[in-house]
Amino acid sequence: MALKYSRQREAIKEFLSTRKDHPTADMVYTQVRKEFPNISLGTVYRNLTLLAETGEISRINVGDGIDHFDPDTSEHYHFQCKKCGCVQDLKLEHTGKTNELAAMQFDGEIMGSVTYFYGLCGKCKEARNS
Amino acid sequence: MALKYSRQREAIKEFLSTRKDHPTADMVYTQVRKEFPNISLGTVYRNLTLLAETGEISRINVGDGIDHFDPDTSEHYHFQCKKCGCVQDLKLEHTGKTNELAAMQFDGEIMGSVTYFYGLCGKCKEARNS
DNA sequence: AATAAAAATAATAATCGTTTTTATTTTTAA
DNA sequence: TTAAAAATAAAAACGATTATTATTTTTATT
Repeated sequence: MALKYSRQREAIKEFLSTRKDHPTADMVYTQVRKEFPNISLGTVYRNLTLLAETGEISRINVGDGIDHFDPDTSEHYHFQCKKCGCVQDLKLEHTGKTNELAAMQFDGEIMGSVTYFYGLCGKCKEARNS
Repeated sequence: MALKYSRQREAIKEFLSTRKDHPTADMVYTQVRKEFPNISLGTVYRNLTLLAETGEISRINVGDGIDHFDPDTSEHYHFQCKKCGCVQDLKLEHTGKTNELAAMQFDGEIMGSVTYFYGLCGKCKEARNS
């Protein structure tokens, strides 16, 4: 094993485990800096990548060009609000059948797929109708 | 109408219409520059955005952090090879049912969704098995 | 406990895709 | 033909992320 303990990595993982809002690297940085004022943004990025590689967290893409991170590594869908940018989990069972479907008529090898949803979150929808 | 004709925009659209490989802005720039040696990268970006907004082309995200562009604006799925990065169309009918499904148990408004596939393309799969 | 190699860090610069700015040139309607 | 509106080229700026480097931590071994 070539992975050594680090207080910073633990703090990052600990912070993330408390969040359901799918923070970006910068949001993690801002928060963890309260406990480690000298932590570097590079350290945050490196550890988030490390944690994602070992499968302890997952990196998610919702099409805004910024990586978000999720302590819940089970397969599930995400939604991003086009107005406020918030990212939420969707209560929709992940089918997984899509991979097999796509394998038809394809000469390569499908390893996986990504699906995300977008629209207006509850709050922004409410705000618009008032 | 606030959209004026431009030779550059026509050249960009014309070039894109000949391609099935989903070029990036930079690929468009490199090619169109053969006809317009002084065209600026900013002009390419602005016109691709303009064409995507008017629905003449579509902007696609395959999770590599780079926007690709497609002259085919019909809804269909894309695949990207993790090895060589090529982007291909998938012959898989777009269901569209997913939006409705997601609307269940959600207090906001789902406007749409994006799905893309990844893995090894035919060539890279072949190369690996030899 | 002392040591030394391996890994992690902070600080910073660099990179990459993309957007913005600005002064100039094209387009187009009058 | 003229003048306003939009488009352009060139360049700087931007934001997210990665790479570099010298220093500090961790950890296995004396």
